Amino acid sequence: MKIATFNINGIASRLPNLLRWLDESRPDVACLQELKAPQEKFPLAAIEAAGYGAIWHGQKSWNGVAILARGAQPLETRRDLPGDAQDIQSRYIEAALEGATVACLYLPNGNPAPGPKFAYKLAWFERLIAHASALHASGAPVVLAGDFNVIPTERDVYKPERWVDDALFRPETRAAFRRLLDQGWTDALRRLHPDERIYTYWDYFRNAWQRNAGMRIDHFLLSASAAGRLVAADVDRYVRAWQKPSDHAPVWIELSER
DNA sequence: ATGGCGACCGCAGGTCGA
Repeated sequence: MKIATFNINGIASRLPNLLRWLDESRPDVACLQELKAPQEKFPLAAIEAAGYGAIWHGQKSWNGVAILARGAQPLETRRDLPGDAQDIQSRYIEAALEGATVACLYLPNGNPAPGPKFAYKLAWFERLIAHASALHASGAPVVLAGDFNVIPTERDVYKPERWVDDALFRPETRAAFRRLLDQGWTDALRRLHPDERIYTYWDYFRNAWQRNAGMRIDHFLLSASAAGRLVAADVDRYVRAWQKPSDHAPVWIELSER
């Protein structure tokens, strides 16, 4: 089972690229973030014509997440992260697929830090850690996929000294990610590529793509029973070089059949 | 250190992302 995650930065303006990527990369499951579209503007007909069933949680202007499944309809198990009934931002959706739980998440950016946006990021992170603990405790295969807005270590960014005060790299952010991992999750890309320079995001500015001035912020975290099935993982970097690209590239993993 | 680009809404330019 090939599972992908892709922050598309606007499904309306990215639809041609999304459809081309689905056709070329052919993931069985695709987690999308930053739809930037209200619920009723999701292009379901085009997604279905491409052979995918979908669930999604839209929001006007910002955020928005979706889970696509090739030749199947994802069974939605959640469309919000528990723990704050006042939180109306569409940043989480979860589905059951072929015996596994797939969570598609878009963790808040948190800049500028410190400030209320950074506080929201850390609070959201705590809710994720609490829910992830419950998911992991079930023992079933679980995949946490998405844009975590976390640079986990110094080798995950082109120039770490420039990012030390940024919400994606601050000590509090890295510590929260470490606490999440310490529940027993496996960082899939790092497990298979421990020493490689891997980036999933390149700024639109300053010729970041041409200079390979990127960062690794889109992640797959696997529960123990899912990690045991991990056979491949990579970044579809070629998508970042297309016309009208997202600033993120798709990331994917392959899990062996049970 | 700043501003750069791209997308949003909606019709100008403010806001957001990372």
